[in-house]
Amino acid sequence: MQQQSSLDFSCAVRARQSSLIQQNNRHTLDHPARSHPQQAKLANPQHGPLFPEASSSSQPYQLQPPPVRQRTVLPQNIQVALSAAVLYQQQQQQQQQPYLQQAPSTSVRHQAHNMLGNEGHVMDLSPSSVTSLASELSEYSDDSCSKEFTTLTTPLGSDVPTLDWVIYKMMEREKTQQLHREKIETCHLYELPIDPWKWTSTEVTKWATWFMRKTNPTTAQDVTTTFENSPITGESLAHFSETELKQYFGELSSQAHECLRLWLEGMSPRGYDIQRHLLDLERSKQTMLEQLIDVMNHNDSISPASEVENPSVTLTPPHSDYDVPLSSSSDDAFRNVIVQHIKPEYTAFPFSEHCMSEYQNHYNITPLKCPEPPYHQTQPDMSGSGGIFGPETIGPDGMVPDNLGPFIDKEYKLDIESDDEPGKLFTVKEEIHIEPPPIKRKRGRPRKPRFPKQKRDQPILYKFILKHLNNPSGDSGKYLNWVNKPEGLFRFYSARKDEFAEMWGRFKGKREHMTYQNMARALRNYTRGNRKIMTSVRKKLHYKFTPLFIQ
DNA sequence: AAAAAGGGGAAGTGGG
DNA sequence: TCCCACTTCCCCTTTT
Repeated sequence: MQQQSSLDFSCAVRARQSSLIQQNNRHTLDHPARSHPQQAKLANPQHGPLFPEASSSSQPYQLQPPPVRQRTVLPQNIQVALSAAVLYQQQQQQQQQPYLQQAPSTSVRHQAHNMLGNEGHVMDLSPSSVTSLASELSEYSDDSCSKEFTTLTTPLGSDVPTLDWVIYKMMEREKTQQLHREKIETCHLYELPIDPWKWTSTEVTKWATWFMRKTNPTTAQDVTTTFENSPITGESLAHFSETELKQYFGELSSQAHECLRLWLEGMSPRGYDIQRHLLDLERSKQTMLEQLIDVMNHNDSISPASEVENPSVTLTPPHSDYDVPLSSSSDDAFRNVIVQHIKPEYTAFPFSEHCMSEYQNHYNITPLKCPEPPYHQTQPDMSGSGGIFGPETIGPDGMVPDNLGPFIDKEYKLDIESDDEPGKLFTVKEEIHIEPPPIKRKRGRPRKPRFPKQKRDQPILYKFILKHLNNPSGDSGKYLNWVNKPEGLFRFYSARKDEFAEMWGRFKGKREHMTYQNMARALRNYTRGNRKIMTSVRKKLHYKFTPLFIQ
């Protein structure tokens, strides 16, 4: 009965949603394209049209929070959530479901009706109404939109000033999603690689023209010409600061920079997001391997693999609890798989050379070292594999897939009969040859392996500075440079010092507004303490490393 | 003289 | 809970 009701409810929601979509076409942020209807006609007169005709949807890249008490247009998903709640309630009442103990309060229902009946405009609501509404929605609607709404609202409790704020946050989120869709569509339409780092100068010109067409079509041609006269690659473009973009985009450099930043987000192995992702993977890997070694060392009464005659093997991940015993047969098989499959990656850093050097430069983490296993095992040919998280597992967009597991990049077979279904063979990954390894064990229970504490992987300011100082081929030279390297003396450039501080803030993560002043404060701390990393230089914008720390 | 930068105390933050 | 490596704020001093 309840299932049927849910089904009807879903249909009702969908029907309501489709009607709202039409209604909601009015719900939009400022649409510059509408004020520039001539933009679709723009083309490069010299080289023919750069683009196919496209209805580019133009949106500003930065949303402004709504003024307090301003009436705001209701986003579609909130509308759906609200209508879902109302419809569901009505349906429940009609069917008089016995399990429905409590209907949504009249006031909430009334509010929802008010909102929906007013062409999508939200009336000002008191904080308690917002919270109450969110609570009702979560209770009476299983729609994910209402859950999102609730998530946004409830942590703030009664501090929510108006519903407008919540809607603003949702619009922001929608905006991000929309930008992503826009990017994909544009790349597809104009045959641009997803990763801006890979763009050729022609592709950069295409992107710039597309951007101008959607923001200020009247000057799009000028920008196209500028890019054609001084072509730059995607890689160069990615390095450009907002100021540098001015020579190309003029007043729109800020928007262009923001747009580019969004397009670059998560792209290229050089992106810090990727670095962080790789770091997370490395952490997971280490945890996993610690557990594996635990399991392998734990079972000191390992029977030779030849004893595995009637195994009911399930290749489950190792249990984290050291004291949970595995059956000797399953542990044995598991050990063989692990040693053959994991060991090569365990001693070798799993990323490409480029990634590895970037990674190490950023995080100062060296590859893990694993003690040799207590027995010998033929190793599968891993040449060209690249390891568990090898380069080939990094997608063409430079991202590492989320669903990577430790056993995914090679197939192997382990034909063992199932207990439940005799005769049925398990087929798992990579063929392994279980040979009884010569085992020489110490007496007594093996010690739980102790791993040296992982080095602190938090970004370190002086290392970040050193990296840039020692990278004169890149763009670093415009922010700071060595004045006297043997003495460790370096300086920041006044015009760019704040940019460098921002870079540091971004690199550190979650620091959007790092200033030179703050960074300099941190640098001053280096002149004190036990290990003096820097010595004081009483000269403007000059700092000095102590000899030990000069690379 | 004014602005910019340096200096440093103190409290706070976030991750390990 | 503690420690580290900052970060933030603030106020005073020094340099340009």
